[in-house]
Amino acid sequence: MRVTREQFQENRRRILEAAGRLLREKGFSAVTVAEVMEAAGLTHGGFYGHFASKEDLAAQALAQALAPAPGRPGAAPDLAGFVAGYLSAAHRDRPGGGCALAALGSEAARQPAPVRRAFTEGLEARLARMQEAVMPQALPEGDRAAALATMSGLVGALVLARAVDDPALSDEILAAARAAFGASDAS
Amino acid sequence: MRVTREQFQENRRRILEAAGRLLREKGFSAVTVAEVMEAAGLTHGGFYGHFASKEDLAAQALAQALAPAPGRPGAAPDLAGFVAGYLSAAHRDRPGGGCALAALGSEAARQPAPVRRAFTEGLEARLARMQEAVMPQALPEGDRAAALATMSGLVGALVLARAVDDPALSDEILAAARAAFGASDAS
DNA sequence: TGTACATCAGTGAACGCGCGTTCACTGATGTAC
DNA sequence: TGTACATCAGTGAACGCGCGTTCACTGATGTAC
Repeated sequence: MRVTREQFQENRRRILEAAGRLLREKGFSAVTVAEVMEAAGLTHGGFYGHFASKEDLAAQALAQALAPAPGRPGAAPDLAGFVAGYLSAAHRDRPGGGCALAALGSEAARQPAPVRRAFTEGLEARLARMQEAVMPQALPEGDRAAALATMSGLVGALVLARAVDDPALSDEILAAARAAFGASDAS
Repeated sequence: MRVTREQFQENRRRILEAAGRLLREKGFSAVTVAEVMEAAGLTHGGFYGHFASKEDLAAQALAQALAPAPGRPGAAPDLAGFVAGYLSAAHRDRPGGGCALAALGSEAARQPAPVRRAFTEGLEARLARMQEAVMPQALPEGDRAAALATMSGLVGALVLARAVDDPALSDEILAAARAAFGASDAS
């Protein structure tokens, strides 16, 4: 059942989108090729017409998940707004559409080279956006270091808030991080 | 080949120790029962005489890995020393003996209940130690929030420094986090 | 203390199952004329 | 524009392999006398 070239591209897009969501929800090793294909509305056999391997898919899906959203080009909010959204209960509870750095961070270190490459480029891209949107007036070097430290704090807080099984403690972690990283560095 | 009761306990201890190291090095899903048993000097068949399941082993090994080292009871260093050690290249490059929160953080959120319980209790224990050793004079509430935020920053920085495939960027992350979390909150 | 027997920790083969990957086939698409 | 054929995206069965778990067996330990 051959499909249109546009349909082929659309199918590929859907596979990448499903993989990006499932990877963030379940992690690299728990996601199966068949599961991704089913979520994209296809059967598993056709997978290798789109990607060379599961590893290839993971690298490309991660790169796409970490790329800046094409909808709102340079319209990043201020630091306080960004941090509030990042450290919100909604973000914590919906990892599938959230930050891939936090969802896959500790697993990414053990992934094959292409995946780590995508992770690194994604981090750099996010960092650049954070710098320009959040602290446009400060010195370049201090700026970048501050952005790195803040991003570390955000990622760590989200990782811990998700891992913990006590809801009160989870909320407490988010609140403490909001207070520490939300309004202290800027203004 | 029955063994002494002491040997049995010693074998169990070795299994837990090997599991704790391998879990931090390879993650929950990549570690196999046979691999843990081999690292402990045994064969895989005897595993279920010690633990109910792989999940049971993971929970107990994580609990042990996060428990305070019995060697030095209350002798925690100051904040600067602790942060310097935590955010060192040596810690980054030897995850097997390092902090399990950073090594397993994003994977822990998807683990079964006993594992998440162990993670949570381990975090609370580390938090208590950090508070008493590092900021003994401050107010209790602000203390705990500050400790939570600092721990988030440390965990996040270590996660990112390990995941990234660019050594210079990795060092840069550690340095930025040392500067931000090392001496600013205390003193 | 010595002996006979029951216990049981460890061994290694085997079982099921799931997953990544392959492959022969199908039938709609795209193209040459 | 219409027709014949080549292409090739998707299907679903099948293959290998690895892993968690089970089990019959072994032989040293522990215990009852």
